[in-house]
Amino acid sequence: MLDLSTLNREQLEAVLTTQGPVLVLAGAGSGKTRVITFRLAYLIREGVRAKNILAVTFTNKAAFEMRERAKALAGKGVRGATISTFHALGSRILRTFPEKVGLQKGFTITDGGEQIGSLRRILRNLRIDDRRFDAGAIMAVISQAKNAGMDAARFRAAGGDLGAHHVPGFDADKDWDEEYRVAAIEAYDKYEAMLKAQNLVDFDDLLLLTLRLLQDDAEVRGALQHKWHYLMIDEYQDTNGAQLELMRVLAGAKQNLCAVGDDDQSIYGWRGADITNILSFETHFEGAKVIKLETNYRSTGNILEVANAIIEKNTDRYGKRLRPHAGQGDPVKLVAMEDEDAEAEEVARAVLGLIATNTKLSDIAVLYRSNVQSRPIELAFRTAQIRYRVVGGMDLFDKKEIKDALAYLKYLNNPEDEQALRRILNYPPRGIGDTTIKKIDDWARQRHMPFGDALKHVGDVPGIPDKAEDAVLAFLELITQHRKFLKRQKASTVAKKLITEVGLEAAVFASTDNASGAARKVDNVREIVRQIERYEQRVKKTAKRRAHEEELDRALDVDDEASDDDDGDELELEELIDPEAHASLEGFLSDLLLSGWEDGETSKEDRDEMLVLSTIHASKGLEWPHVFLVGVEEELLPHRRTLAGEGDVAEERRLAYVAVTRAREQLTVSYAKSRTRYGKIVPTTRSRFLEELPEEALERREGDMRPERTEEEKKAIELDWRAKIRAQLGIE
DNA sequence: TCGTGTCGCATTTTT
DNA sequence: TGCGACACGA
Repeated sequence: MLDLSTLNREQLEAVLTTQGPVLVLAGAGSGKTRVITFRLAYLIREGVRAKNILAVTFTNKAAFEMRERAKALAGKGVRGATISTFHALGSRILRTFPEKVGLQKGFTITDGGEQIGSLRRILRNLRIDDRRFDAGAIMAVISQAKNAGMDAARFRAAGGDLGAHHVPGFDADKDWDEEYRVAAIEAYDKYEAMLKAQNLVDFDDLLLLTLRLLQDDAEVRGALQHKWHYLMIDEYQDTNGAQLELMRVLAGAKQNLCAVGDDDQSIYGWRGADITNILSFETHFEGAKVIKLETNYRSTGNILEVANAIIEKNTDRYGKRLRPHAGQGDPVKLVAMEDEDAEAEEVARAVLGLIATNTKLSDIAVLYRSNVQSRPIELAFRTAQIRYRVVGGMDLFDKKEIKDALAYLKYLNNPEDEQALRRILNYPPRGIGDTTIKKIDDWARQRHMPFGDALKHVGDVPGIPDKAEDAVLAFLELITQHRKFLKRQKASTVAKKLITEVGLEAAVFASTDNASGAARKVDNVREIVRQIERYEQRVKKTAKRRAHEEELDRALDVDDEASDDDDGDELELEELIDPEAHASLEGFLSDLLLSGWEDGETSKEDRDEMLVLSTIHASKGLEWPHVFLVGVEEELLPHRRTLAGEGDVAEERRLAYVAVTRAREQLTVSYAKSRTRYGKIVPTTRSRFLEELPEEALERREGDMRPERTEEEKKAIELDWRAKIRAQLGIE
């Protein structure tokens, strides 16, 4: 039930301020989620109709949690509120009006990896040397432009200038020269044309195209402004330019917009998030009220002292100081170890100690800056037989075998999808080589014909060997046949059939020499089919539930529409609520790309007995009683690339702040005095963030009391190690 | 056309 | 060190 007396004064103010623009600056552990869900429930209790509320988050998990928790507070009244991620919202709006932005019904979403390959091809066609111009870097620029709300035309008009936006991957001063600009402008144009021709959108388009639709189409804009009277945005510090504009347009004249976030936890600047969105909230939304939540209900006093000390060195922030609600607690441990293996072993030892005092493994986490750092920890944990799971890390969609399997499904679903087609045309190898593809490609370009159509005419293309021609035709026939199957059979069945037919599993198996790795990869491929099955069940269940609810409403005579105003005018907005009437391959692909992998393998019980290893980024929003933060060294945190001038050291500081504030009771920060990097042992320097911590909150351990080593000493140590290794290997 | 070797190069990744 | 991209030979 909704009991407002359980909120503190600031929280209550945030919940009760329902009119006009509000920014809730929620420090780490200050009860942010409670405020959001209470506010949502409060609006409904005050008689606001759920369907007039829009709440956006960044992750599906956050959206799901918000819905569940609000439901617990306000009951079924929450039903009908739009609670969605930015991207899913964009996807729904675009799927409702695809033709208005030049898309066709059933467009598909491409994911990261495919785009770079296409861009490389575009660069080649533009006769831009794709060696000198890194396709990945240009892709990053295009993405940043989209994130900033610039389409290709505007990017060109701006002369390829992203303004203040930081571009990861290269040094703006050094690399972003005139030639690069010209290349990026041309590439952006062609890239857009390529997507459109294939009826594709990328993730950024889900925001950008939606924004453009709302800006250009008064009818749609009016309808949506009319539908949503109350807007809420979570993790506001992570929004980019396109998202800001999107919300600004949706807020319309009413300006009933509540943004919740923490400028000190802005750690996605490298990905296009614009911290000035939160810092300039009062400029963007006139008359905005700013409410700070500074009471921390999560961590002990000592942990907060460390956190405050780290973040206070940053300028350009609203300025908050976390106040402890709990007691002072144990001191924060600062541990120096010889190298990363010693550090890992030390963590393992400490974990065993915690287990001995009945600490649950799920109450412990090990956090680090970059994924590679998990390796030594994993080894130590395996030796110590500590069960763990690695979160974050390599995206499943980045794995080759998964991309291959998905490409088959994508091409099956969308015949225009040339990216997918090229990926699978000769994989598994079926005798269609690069030369053949090149010939068809050239032939197609002469005729301004899409590559996919040209395939059908391989017989007319000169110089194609009979064998290759037959292979192409057989491939096309196979796909056509399975497209037909799709009309009468379940997607999962057809997918399974196709994957077997082309021998994908066998190819995956054969391409890996390590047996367990091969098994894992094959299992990844099978998992795709399982995911489709799961999706089909989910859709069935939802349909059933919805039918049940409708029946219930009819029986109770709750007529939602009777007293209704003319929502939506002439525009059909119903689809916005649920675009998926039945399970389809299209629905699955869209779902999968927007919501990610559903992990059915590890059960909840299993998770309870596993310790989490995570990057700091992936740990945001989570908390554990015991946290180990490892590798707090210069060049790791802050990261080397940042120090090289590509990023923002302030963001690294925020990262350290996020890491520290994940801990509830005990925090152990450690660093190694030397570390193997790219196969070489190098001496390290402990992080600058450790230099100004309040001594009274700390407990130092091991040889870290000694003064920092001089350069000479470091050199001597390195020489010594080299000698040792040479001796070990028995070389001169 | 496909398999093997060598070279070069290494963040973070909500969607 | 360890993986992926590319070049070359069978």
